[in-house]
Amino acid sequence: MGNSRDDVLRTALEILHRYGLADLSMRRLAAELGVRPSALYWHFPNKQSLLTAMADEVLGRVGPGSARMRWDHRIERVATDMRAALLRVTDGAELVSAGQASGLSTTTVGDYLTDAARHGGLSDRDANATRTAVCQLVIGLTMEQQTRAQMERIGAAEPSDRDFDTEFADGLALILDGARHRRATGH
Amino acid sequence: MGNSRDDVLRTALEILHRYGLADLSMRRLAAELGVRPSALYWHFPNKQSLLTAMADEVLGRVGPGSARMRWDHRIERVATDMRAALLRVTDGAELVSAGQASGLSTTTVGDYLTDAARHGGLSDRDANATRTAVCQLVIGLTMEQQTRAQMERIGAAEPSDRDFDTEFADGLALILDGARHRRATGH
DNA sequence: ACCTGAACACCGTTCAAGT
DNA sequence: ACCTGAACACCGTTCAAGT
Repeated sequence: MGNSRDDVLRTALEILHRYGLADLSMRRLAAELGVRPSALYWHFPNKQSLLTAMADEVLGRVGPGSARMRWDHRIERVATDMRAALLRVTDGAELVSAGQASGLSTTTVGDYLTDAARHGGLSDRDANATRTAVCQLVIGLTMEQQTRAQMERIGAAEPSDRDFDTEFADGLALILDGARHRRATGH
Repeated sequence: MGNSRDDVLRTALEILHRYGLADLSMRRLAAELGVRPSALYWHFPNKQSLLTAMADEVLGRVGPGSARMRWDHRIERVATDMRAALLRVTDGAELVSAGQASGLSTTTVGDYLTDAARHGGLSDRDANATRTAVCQLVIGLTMEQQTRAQMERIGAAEPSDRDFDTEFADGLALILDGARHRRATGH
């Protein structure tokens, strides 16, 4: 009985969650599946495409938010959900960051943000700026948090006293203030 | 005649600029210096510390901006200089992102942003939120731009029509609107 | 102060061939 | 449809020993 593409993907996510991104090698993944490394290349053309599929899986459960909410609350909700999704998996932010940078990820969650801003009355340009600022904040700050956590676990850094949840909330509130101001002034 | 720590650092930056981060291996760096890989470990305890030193070098030329400028113009200036510094070297943003995430980088440029915001009358908390939002935008968006450029160079992606300079300017303007609003309302 | 030699324990990827 | 076998061209790091 052979493995399906989905078996590979699921096992990869398990390794990621248990041991982190640095320990997710094609060779180790193959071993976990009871198969030779070369077998993986029947399911995915290369490691990058596997990582992209994993990133899409991690962000896949983030919803668009309710259209009945106020537009700014909706952005807040999507951003918070996105952050929670990244935090749910070890090194989730780094994974998504790599996928985003490579441009291969289908980042529907970014579109949710743009849509919410546009429904709030922002121009296309302002809506896009909001999306960009929010996405970079979520991914970048969460990546810092998870990398820090990983280093503390190894003992390569002493525990810091930073409160990432508050830093995130403050940064998001600042951006939303900017977005509301843009809406008020027309453009 | 032996190599100094500075020779190693300078050669590493040359390789980075000419071939990108993926091609910067300890073995290749050693070859370029005419030395065995193990020799590098006399100068740096490991690769990560070399990368951190490189990141500090890349951001080292970014100044604090003039204290005589308006606070928001000053933030704009520092952020723009930072972006320019990252763009000056191949994969500069990814390098700095890794250093920042690891927490080993001495990121004085972040302090310039916080200081400027505080001088503008923002609370410590708002000043910090401004710094966070700006830093994540600069690093994240520039990383996207450079990764995309690298992939187009290899032929792994067709040229996109995105205008990163405009995206950056718009995102920064939005954040600064938020910061100015915070100042006006007191907190 | 700076480097060699030799080793250890790994990587991603290709491709003909097998079932 | 899915996998093996074997190979290619690499990695970072350690450590005793050399000059």
